[in-house]
Amino acid sequence: MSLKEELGLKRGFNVIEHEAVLNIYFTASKLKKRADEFFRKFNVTDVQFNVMMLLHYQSEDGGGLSQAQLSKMMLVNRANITSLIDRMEKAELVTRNSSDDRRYNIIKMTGKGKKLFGKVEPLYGKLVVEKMSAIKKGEQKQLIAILEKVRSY
Amino acid sequence: MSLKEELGLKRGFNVIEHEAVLNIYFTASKLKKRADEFFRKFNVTDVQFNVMMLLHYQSEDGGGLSQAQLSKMMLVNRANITSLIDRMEKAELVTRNSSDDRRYNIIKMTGKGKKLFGKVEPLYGKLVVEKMSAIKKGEQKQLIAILEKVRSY
DNA sequence: AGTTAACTGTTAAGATATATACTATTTATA
DNA sequence: TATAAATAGTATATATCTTAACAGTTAACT
Repeated sequence: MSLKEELGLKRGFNVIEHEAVLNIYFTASKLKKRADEFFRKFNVTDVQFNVMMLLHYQSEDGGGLSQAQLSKMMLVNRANITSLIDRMEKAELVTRNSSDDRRYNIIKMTGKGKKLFGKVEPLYGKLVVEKMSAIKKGEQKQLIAILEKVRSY
Repeated sequence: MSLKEELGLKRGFNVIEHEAVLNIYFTASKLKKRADEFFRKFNVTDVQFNVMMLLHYQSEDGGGLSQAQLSKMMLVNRANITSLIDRMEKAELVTRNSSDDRRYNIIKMTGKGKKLFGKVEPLYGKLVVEKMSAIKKGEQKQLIAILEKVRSY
């Protein structure tokens, strides 16, 4: 089903450029919603899981990341990280630790966080692979290349 | 610049499927932010402008749309439309009107809303065209086709 | 007619996002 | 060294989004 049919749109947006932008928006929106549904079964949100993923894969020797680093990696405003980490601290998924540079906090996963991540991550990986099996490997590469151009233009 | 470089990611997400999903997310996120920046110059948010766009292009003879219709077209929960329309009513961009079926509200643009839309829409169109000129028409068609598959899978 | 089911909009609680302004700290520079 | 600039995190106000529960209206069905 085309995007227009799906949304019940009857006319307008008939310029191809608009359609491309709309497609990016709505596809991302749907993927995000499906991912969030998945994560909520484990009592985390998609954004919170994103933090855990970054702490797992992106911190040097598991040494943690600062809020500013998380902010950059997630394309999210610094201010938003504060409350996000507040909630994750409350849920005992991460801790704030002081560093040499006293402007920084170092965010690390707790044991509980690591355990949850270890359980959920492989399942999520399967979900992504399944979802993307809708298109061939070649198309995936094309998609990545095209979006890269759009994004960095 | 590749997505990984841009975000300062050092490893992980190295499976192509993950990259494709990440690319969709982040491209959409960037486009959304850029659009929102643009609209805020005119004291509307991107979501509010989306409502106006639908009221302009999608309502029968300018007869307005119900909140449920807007909800479906925007892939947004009904509950969210309530507060969205509240704010737009307050800003005098739209009005709620009663209908024969007393379950429905009919949302219409005010004169002020129409005037603003007439001013902003062509400028936004230019922005989209410019943004999408990063890729060729053929690539735009490919993009649309590929995302359509991913979305409806 | 009367009951049930479906639909619309609202409300409430909570999460995520923005911008702006502020404090504290560190770095750069005159 | 002293001042200015940059950086990190927080506080606040506002917007958007989710789910769940609820009330009123309409449609379907016995």
